[in-house]
Amino acid sequence: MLSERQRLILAAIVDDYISSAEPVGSRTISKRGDVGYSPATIRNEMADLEELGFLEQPHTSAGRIPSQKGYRYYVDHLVRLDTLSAEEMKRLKTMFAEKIMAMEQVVQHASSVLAQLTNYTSIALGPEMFSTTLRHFQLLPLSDDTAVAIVVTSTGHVENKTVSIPQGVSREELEKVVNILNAKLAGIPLIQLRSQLYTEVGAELNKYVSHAQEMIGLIEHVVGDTDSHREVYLSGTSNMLFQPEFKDIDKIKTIWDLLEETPALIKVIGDVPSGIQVRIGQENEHEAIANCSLITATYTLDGQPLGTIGLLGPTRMEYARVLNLLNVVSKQLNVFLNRWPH
Amino acid sequence: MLSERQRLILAAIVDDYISSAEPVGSRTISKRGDVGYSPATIRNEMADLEELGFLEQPHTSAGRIPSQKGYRYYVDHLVRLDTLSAEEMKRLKTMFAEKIMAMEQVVQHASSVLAQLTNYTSIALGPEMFSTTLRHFQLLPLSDDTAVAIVVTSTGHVENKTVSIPQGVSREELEKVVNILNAKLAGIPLIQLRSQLYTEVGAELNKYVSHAQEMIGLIEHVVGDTDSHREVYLSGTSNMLFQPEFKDIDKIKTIWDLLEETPALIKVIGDVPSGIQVRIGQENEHEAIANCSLITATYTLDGQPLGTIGLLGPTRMEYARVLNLLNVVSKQLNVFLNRWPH
DNA sequence: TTTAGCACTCGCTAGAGATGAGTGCTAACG
DNA sequence: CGTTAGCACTCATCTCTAGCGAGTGCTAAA
Repeated sequence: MLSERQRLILAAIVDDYISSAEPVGSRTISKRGDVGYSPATIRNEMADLEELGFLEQPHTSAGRIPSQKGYRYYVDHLVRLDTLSAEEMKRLKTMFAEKIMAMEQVVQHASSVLAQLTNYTSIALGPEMFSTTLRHFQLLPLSDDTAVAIVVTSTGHVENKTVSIPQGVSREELEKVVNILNAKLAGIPLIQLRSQLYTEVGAELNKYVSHAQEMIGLIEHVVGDTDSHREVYLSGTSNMLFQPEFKDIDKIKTIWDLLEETPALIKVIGDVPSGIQVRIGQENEHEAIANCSLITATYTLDGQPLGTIGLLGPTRMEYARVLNLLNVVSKQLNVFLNRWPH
Repeated sequence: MLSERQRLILAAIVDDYISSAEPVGSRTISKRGDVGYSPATIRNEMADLEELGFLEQPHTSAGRIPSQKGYRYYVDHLVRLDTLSAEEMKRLKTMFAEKIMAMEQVVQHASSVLAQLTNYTSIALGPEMFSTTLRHFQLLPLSDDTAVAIVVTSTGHVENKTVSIPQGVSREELEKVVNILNAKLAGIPLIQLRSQLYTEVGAELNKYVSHAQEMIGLIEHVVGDTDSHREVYLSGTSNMLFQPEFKDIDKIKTIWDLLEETPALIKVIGDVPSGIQVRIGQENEHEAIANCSLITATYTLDGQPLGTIGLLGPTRMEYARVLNLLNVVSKQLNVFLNRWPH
C-alpha cells in the first residue's frame, strides 16, 4: 500500500525520532545518507504519510513524529532485525553460564540484565501453574498453635505461609497429614491441587486424622491461592524517570502505581499470546501505559508456555534492539530451561 | 542558651516551613496566634537566630529556612509529642489485630502502613541473626544432581536456595545429612551456625556420610551467607517523587540507586543505635541521603534488639507526627513480638 | 517528477518592566 | 529599654514583547 519511497522515509523518520525524541524535519531526513531526495520532495511524502495516519504534527511549524499506526507499521514491516553487539552477546553469555540457579532465578536474572542493557523497565512473570507441579509439602510447627507451611514446586519455587493449627491436633497427626498429602498430591499440577484436595485427599484425611475439615481448610488456604504461586520481577524501574516523555512526574505516578500493584501487573503481562509480542500505546489494556510500549517474549517448557519476560518503555522505543535482545534471550532461556531437570 | 522567645520563634518557623516548604517571613510568624510580636521584633530575633546558625536565608530578600542545626534543636528541644489522630490509631489497631502472620510479615506490614500514613518512604530491616535461631533444615531433591535447601528460622522466616549435589551422594545419605544437621543445629543462633558446622557437625558427618567435605561446603553456602538472612522491606518509594525538594529528577536518582542496592541500605538502616533515632541531613552516613532525614525505631525480642523500622523523607519532615507514629508502632511491635512463640 | 525559492507559522528564548514578599535600619513610642 | 512603625532597598518571579529559527505548504521552474 505504501510506495517504496514512502516506506524508506517513514523508516528514516521513526529511526530518527527514536534516537532524538524530537520532531523530525524534512531537512534532517534529506541530510541522512540513505534517502537521496531534497527536503521538498520529502515534505510532500510526509504530507501524504500524515494524511494516511502514519505521522503526526505536534504543531504547524514543527517536524513530524510517528503516530501509533506509524510505529505499528514500522514494527510490522520496516524494522531490521540484525545481530547483537559484541558487548551484549558477552553479557548474555555470561548470564547463562552461571549454573546453580532455580528456574525462577534464571528468569529474574535475565530480566535484570535486559533492563540494564536497554535502560528500560523490565517485567518478568515467573513460571505458570499449568505445567508446574507440586514437588513437596511440609508443615513445620513453630509453637503449639502455629506452623510454617512450605510448598515446593517442580520449578524449584519455594513458598511459605504461617498458619494456625486447630486446637487439639497433635504433632503426630500433623505428620500424618503431611505424609498423606505428599503421597496423594506430589506430581499434581498446581492448578488441580484444590480439586484433588477435596476428592482424593479429603476421604483419606477423614479416615485417619481428627479435625480433618479444619485441616483441609488450612491446606486449601496455603495451596489454593492461585495467584501467589506466580511471582513478578521488576527491574530498572528508575530507568523510566529518564525518558524525556516522562519528565513530567505526574505521568510517572500512574505508571508507578501500576508497577507496585502486582495483580494488575500480572494481568497486563500475563495476558499476552506466546512468542514475541509488541503492544504499542493504546494497544495495551491498561490505560496507565497508554503511552508506553510493552514488548514481551514467552518462555516455554516442553512446548508449554510457562511465563513471560518483557520490557516497558515509551512508545518511542528502540524496537529493533529490544526485539533482537528478547529474541536471543527467550531462545536461550528455552534451551536452558528444557535442559533443567523436570 | 536560647531565650524563651527565640525558642518560640524557632519552633514557629520550623513548623511553618515543614508544612509549607517555602521560606518563612517575619510577617507570617507574626500573624500566627501563638507569637504575639510584631514583624519587626521577630525580624530582629531571626537575624540573631541566623547568626547562631539555626536559620538560613536562601537569598537576601527571602524568608528564613531552618538549617540542619535548626532542625536538630527542634527535634531535641522543641518538638511536641502529642497523641495520634483517631484515624491513625484505627489503622494501627487493625494492623495488629490480624493474627496469623510470621514475624517478618508483621514488620513488613507495619512498615507499609507507616509509609501510607506518612507519605514518606519506609525502610524496614527484618530480624537479626543474633537472637534468631535455626528451627529446621531441609534438603529436597529436585533431580539427581540438584536439590532445594530450605532453612526455617525461629522467627518464621523461610529461606531457600537451589544447590547442586555432589556426584555419588545417594538420597539416603542426603536424608542422613539432614537428620544430623537438625539434631545438632536446631536451636543454634544463626550467627553461630558456620562455626558449629565445622566443629560439632563436621566430625559426625565424616563418620556417617561419603563426600562429607563437599556436603559441608554446600551447607555452608546455604547457611553461612549472613546477610541473606536479613530482609529489607521498602514501601512508598514513589512518595519521594512528590516532595517539592526532589522535583529535580536527578536528585531522586541517587536516592533511588541507594534504595535498589540492598547491602548499602542494610548498612544505612542497620547501623543505628536502639530506641528511636533521628538522623538529619548530613548526619546520615551515606551521602545520597545528605538532604534527607531518616527516623528509625528498633524492635526487640526479650530485650535484644532484633531489627529496625524507619521512615525516610526530606530534612523538612513532619518530625512530630513521625516520632509519635514510630513510638506507638515500635512499642506495639515489641508487645506483639514478645507474645510470639519463640 | 523533482527541486529551488519564498512567504508564512509558531514555539522558544532573552530581555525589560512591573510586582510583591521580605529584609535591615532608624527613629519614635510606652 | 524593649518594642514597633515606617521606609528604603533587594531580588526572585511573573508578564509582556520582539526576534529568532526550524519547519511547513505552495508555486513555479528545471
